Amino acid sequence: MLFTGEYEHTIDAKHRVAIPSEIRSRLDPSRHGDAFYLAPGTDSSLWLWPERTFEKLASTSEQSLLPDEDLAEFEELLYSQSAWVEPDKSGRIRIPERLLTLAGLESNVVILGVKDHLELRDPVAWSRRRDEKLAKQSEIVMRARRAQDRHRNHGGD
Amino acid sequence: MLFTGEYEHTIDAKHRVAIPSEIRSRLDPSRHGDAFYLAPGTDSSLWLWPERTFEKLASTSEQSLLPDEDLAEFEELLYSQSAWVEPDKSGRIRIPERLLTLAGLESNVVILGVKDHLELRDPVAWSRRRDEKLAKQSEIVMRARRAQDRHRNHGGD
DNA sequence: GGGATTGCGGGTGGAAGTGGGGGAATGAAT
DNA sequence: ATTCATTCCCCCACTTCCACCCGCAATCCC
Repeated sequence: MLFTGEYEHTIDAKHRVAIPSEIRSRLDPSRHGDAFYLAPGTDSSLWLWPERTFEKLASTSEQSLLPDEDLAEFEELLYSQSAWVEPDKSGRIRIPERLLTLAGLESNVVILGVKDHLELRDPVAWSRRRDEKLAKQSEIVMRARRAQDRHRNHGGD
Repeated sequence: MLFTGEYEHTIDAKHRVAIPSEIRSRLDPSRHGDAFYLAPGTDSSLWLWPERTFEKLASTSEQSLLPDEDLAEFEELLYSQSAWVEPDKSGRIRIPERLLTLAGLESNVVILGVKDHLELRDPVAWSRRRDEKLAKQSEIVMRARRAQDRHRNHGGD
């Protein structure tokens, strides 16, 4: 399952958002799970992960009764601020108030498909951000190429 | 089972706290056990582990009649101060008085999901701590990345 | 144009959190 | 052994909150 696209939706008074039906219909519960994890992202965004995908990513760091201090600090923040959300019968999830505040979301939201997850953002902020990104497109591509090279060299050691 | 989220609950006069029903409903007794271990954490917190998880982690540190002195000291403290707690029929656990004192808990508590365990903290202290962490977010992320690299390099030797 | 699908709003029954009474069990004292 | 005290857990009641359910409107697609 590869997420793409932009979808404009509404957050109602009960803090509910519909997950685009196009995406819902393409998700396979047996592979991705029935629910999602909603995690704080960078630059006032929320990341919405299919349950199984997020759990898989989480399981790559080891567990211990005496965890590494820096990792523990990060994990306390990340996981405590994330939320497990299960769609209701009409395909909507409820966004906890603290995450709405964190991402600066009000009654409108744009849902972006970004490869393995969805991003929730304020529509106005996003359209500005998107235009800036499009303007800097060639620079972004160049930097990404260099990053890819760095990783290749690391992995090839 | 991956723990996430923030839940505000109350400690009643009998020192009982309800475990969030969302978490209860997602726990599988045959995998995690029916009970929990409540252990003293760092920075005035209590860590609540599913029975099986705690036992498994405990068994990974090796047994010996001649243990490392520092580890032995740590373990003596950890295990002696931890408590085995079993939820009552309405999903509440009783917190021993010494642990309440240790964590500086009174009648309110925030329960945090942190990957493989839950954390109990004073709500006021936590909200301050959380805001500080959010402010330092990028720095925390950077340090966690380095920590992860350290582990990768160790494991890859 | 008309049926179907999707998104959105809102009322309501039931579940969850919380407090407290009372009985069973445990242990101490006579 | 019997009684008394104390602790603990089951059970019930109250309040709040939330997810189900329904209806409506807009859009899409034959």
